[in-house]
Amino acid sequence: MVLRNRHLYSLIAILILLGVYGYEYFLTELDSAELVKEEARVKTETNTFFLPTSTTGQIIHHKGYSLSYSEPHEQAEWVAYELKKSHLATTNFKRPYFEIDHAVKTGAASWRNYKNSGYDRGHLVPAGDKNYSQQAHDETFLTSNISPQRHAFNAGIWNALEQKVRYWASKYDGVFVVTGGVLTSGLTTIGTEKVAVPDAFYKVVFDADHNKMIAFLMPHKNSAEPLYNFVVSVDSVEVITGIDFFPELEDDLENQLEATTDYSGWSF
DNA sequence: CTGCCTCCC
DNA sequence: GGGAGGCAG
Repeated sequence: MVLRNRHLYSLIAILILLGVYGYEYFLTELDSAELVKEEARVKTETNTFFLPTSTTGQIIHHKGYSLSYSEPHEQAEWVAYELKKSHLATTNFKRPYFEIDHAVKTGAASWRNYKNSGYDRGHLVPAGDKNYSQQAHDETFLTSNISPQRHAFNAGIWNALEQKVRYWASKYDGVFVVTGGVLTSGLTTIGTEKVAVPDAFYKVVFDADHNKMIAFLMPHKNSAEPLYNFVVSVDSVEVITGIDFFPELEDDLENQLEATTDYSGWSF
């Protein structure tokens, strides 16, 4: 009788242990799934999805975009952000003043470098892409987000390209965008801090939902040519900038997307 | 020198 | 999408 009870108690103990461990295992599985989601959420919020590599080692994350700052050129070598369809808005926020980006540890350029220089303070992340909130809009007026641009270029073909990207964001339900000037050595500079004036600007657009990519390389002058005349392969932009775009993509896919100059999948 | 305002294309 | 001049602190 005593022996039988012992067996019974052992059995109960084993069942309890199984139950406890099983429940903990369940919780652990739940935790790891939640953790993945949490990481994805944080990455999305800090724009660490699909960031290019930095040749300068100074990547800065703002709420609405990230950038890699080049101290020698006193501007970003790239800015990167996701332009969601839900971001598109026609709100007209009051235009703020340009502010020095204090997140840049080496000191971002002052906007006064541009004063009387003959060049526009050209947005890299367009304010027009951030009209969904006052904060996101104002954040584009940091000096880490501007580059000296000829007014005719900025207001001309470059503006046309920015509008085309917004059209694509709407048509294809969101795109990832990377933009910058081609920062080489020996460029003309403006202001006391010697902000470099790029000879060309590039823009890379990735439609992750439909797996297609397109890149533009534009000489720093206005043009009446159609936008698709400036399409180049992403690979060629990587060669002249030293930047690796979308390194997180699976290699075969990345190689395929970045080698092409075929823009037939993009509606102009 | 920097921040801000007003008027301008 | 931007610029210039001017004024106060």
